[in-house]
Amino acid sequence: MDTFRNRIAQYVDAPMAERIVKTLTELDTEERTDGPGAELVRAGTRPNRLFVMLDGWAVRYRLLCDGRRQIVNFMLPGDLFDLQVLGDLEADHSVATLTQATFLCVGATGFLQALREAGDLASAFWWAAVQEESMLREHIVRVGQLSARERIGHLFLELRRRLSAARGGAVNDVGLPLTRTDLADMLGLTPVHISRTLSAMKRDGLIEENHRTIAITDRARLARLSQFDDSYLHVRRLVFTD
Amino acid sequence: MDTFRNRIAQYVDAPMAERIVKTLTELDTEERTDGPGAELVRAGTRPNRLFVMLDGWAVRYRLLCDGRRQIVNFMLPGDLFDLQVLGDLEADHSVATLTQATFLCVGATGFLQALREAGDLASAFWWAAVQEESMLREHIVRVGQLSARERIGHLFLELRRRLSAARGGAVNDVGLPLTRTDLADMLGLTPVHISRTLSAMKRDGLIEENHRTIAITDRARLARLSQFDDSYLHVRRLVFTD
DNA sequence: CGATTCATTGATCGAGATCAAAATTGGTGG
DNA sequence: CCACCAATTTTGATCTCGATCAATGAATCG
Repeated sequence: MDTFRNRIAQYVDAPMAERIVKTLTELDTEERTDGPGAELVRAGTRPNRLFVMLDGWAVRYRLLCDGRRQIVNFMLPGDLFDLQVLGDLEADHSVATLTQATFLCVGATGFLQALREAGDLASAFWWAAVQEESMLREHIVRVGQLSARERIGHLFLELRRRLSAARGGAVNDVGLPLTRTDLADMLGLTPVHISRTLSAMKRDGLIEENHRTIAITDRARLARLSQFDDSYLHVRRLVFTD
Repeated sequence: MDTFRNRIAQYVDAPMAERIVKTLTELDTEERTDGPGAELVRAGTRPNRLFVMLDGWAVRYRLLCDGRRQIVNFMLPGDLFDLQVLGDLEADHSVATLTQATFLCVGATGFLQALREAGDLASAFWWAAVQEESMLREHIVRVGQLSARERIGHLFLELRRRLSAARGGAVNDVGLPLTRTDLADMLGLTPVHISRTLSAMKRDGLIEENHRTIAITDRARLARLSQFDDSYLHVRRLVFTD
């Protein structure tokens, strides 16, 4: 639960974070741990619950009928996801774990009830949705305009920042439980090209890699080179005027 | 205001739609008409109001420092946008009109007040946010996986459906107030390639074009060919259990 | 009508895709 | 500790879709 607490502590104060965590755990929740490859949400169904990622990674992806796969985003520890479920709509994408993962399943009806009773909670969840939207827009820019090298650098920098937020302190090493194919499906490239571009980036001293962990050698340079704007994820506190 | 009423009538019943429209107009709103190229939201500022597009087109876009532009999405008549403003955050993208456009500006504080007083309104606005997110995800798939021809077809089909929703009835002709460059910046391609691909699509009898209006000749074929899933925008009614 | 913006067409180039083979890695069990 | 296996990664050769550069041809609008 620490990852989630760290996450929301970015935008609400500590007592509020505590209250949110408390409200959430007192609801009709179930903590589950699944192995890698477990499908949490299947496209076309109505999952009627939302998830809090506590540990491990998951992906939201879309499969095309000819087998192409686009990963839409990663779910990292601390992420709250499928707030869309509040509309009781069919999922248009699937979500599956990438690693062994521990997460909280929260029933939608109970969650809605809690929202209605504690209106100030709503602002925090609204914020989560806004932040996710922001990441989606950034991903569109990434895939629409950036070169292979820019895309990879840009993604690594985003992951670094998000993992720092979950951990509650800056990290510089990004442990990536991803195959080249996963990266490729995220970035709209092929695994072969991911491999080649990563090699070139290592050769140029931008990153290092060992045991599936990426170390960002020179963050400022990588950011400049990747068109990464370090401020785009809003980590300011919410000011819901009351 | 009809376009907006038609839009939300997709997911709430008529009296509710009427109430939402009434609440909105009674707020601290201003109806404005701007020429093409007017900047409604500037990246980096805090706009502290939201907009209802009544007529005309606008784009949300991001400029990179070397001049590249990625259009993130189009705002069509009936669209409510910048709900993110409720968090009082800096905009990470700009919004500008593409044509002459009429829109409603709603002050954020008044809107928040209304939300708090009429809780059932919230569900409708939540729905709008969910729908926008859904379109963003679909755009990621489009730009990440589809070929030039697929991207164009896919976008046209989405625009057709959205324009139909605003009009309150199916249309088959999509009036596009877009230059090749706009399309290119939306789809991550170059204007030259847009032009060539459009020509090929006309040659193949997929679309026709005259006076900036696209007619979709064979919708089923275009949908199949573009990997367009006609059901992805959730037009079901909200079932917020109360 | 000019003038300016936008679209088309042609020629060439290049980033990334594809296909295929070889090299690494990471278990698993003896 | 080593041998074996499957999955993943790397490397090489070649191809292609879309980019780039540049010129020509419509539109649109004072």
